[in-house]
Amino acid sequence: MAVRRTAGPRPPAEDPGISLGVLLFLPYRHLEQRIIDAVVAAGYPITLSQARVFQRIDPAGSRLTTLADAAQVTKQTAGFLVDQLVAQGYVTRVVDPSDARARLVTIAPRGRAAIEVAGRVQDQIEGEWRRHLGADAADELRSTLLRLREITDPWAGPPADGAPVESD
Amino acid sequence: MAVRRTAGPRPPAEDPGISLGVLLFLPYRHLEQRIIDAVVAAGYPITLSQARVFQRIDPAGSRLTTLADAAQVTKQTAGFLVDQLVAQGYVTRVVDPSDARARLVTIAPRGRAAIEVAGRVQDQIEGEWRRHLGADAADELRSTLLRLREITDPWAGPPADGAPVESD
DNA sequence: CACTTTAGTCAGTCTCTCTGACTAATTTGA
DNA sequence: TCAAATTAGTCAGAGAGACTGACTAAAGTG
Repeated sequence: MAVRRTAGPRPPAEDPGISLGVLLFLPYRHLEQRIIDAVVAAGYPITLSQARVFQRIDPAGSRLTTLADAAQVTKQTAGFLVDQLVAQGYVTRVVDPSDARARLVTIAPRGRAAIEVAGRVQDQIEGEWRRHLGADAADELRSTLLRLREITDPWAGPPADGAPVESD
Repeated sequence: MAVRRTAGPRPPAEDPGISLGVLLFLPYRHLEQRIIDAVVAAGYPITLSQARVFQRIDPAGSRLTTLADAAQVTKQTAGFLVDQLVAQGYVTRVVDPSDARARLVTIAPRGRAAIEVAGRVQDQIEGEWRRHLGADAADELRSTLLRLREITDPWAGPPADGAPVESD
């Protein structure tokens, strides 16, 4: 966990002692919370845990185990959350034509509608950030974070699982 | 929640469709997990939830309500976690001399020892990041995140506008 | 001194997450 | 070829953590 070493009341914004961990976490939480709030307000109730799995679903469909790895939860937990997403109509499970043991979690129309709302809010927030930081700094932030991902994210991206077929 | 819009198989590392939210979250989680792992391995067992409250404790002591606000949990949850930190010897509760209703959660010697370990691991990880990104990009990342904090952290900025301060 | 606010606790519930054990399909290799 | 090992996913049970609501006690307010 990120560590704070300065004493006394809240340090000013330019405090060099604030940890990178907290600095990464603050905008993340801000973005996440605003998007969830907007999606829920638009009539698509979803919890943080559900959303953290949902956002990892590849548009072409993802296997449960893949989702579990990406979201860093057990497959049981991922299954529990996907069950809820299915019950709420955001996703469907289809058999994987290439492997009868597996099924692909795919995004349903209602899920796509929720993503639409989330995307608009996300664009708006990123626009606010860009206006605050300036276009150059915003571009640099993204490219630096992409490079940071190379050494902090063991998971390289969703595999292509093949053409989905309806199952339940 | 952050949204991903690109379809198809494994996107390349420079995939422009990966959201800033995820890009912020990945290194954060990496840092947090490695620090926790190291602290636990050093003989200071602590959970993620406990650590998220613990790291918000001001060296001069913090009230439960302040901690709850900072960690964005209810005061009941904060109290539950502080009870555990007390039981494990990381913190103590002392009466607040200025208000008999309140008590200050203060860091005990064992808590300071755990912070010591966390600080060393944090420095090491930030060093790895700096070597990977280069010193210029690493400096720029920190300064950009500090500026981003101005508009994403309700507790950042001038302490004049009612920013919460310990022991008010 | 009543009234309101603030700090914190108690009780109960629900969500999330885990471990362990299991079924079924696929892959491996002797 | 087919038994063994691996992989995808489910079922069952338990624990941690987070919430709401109701409460006590101390402080501030007019």
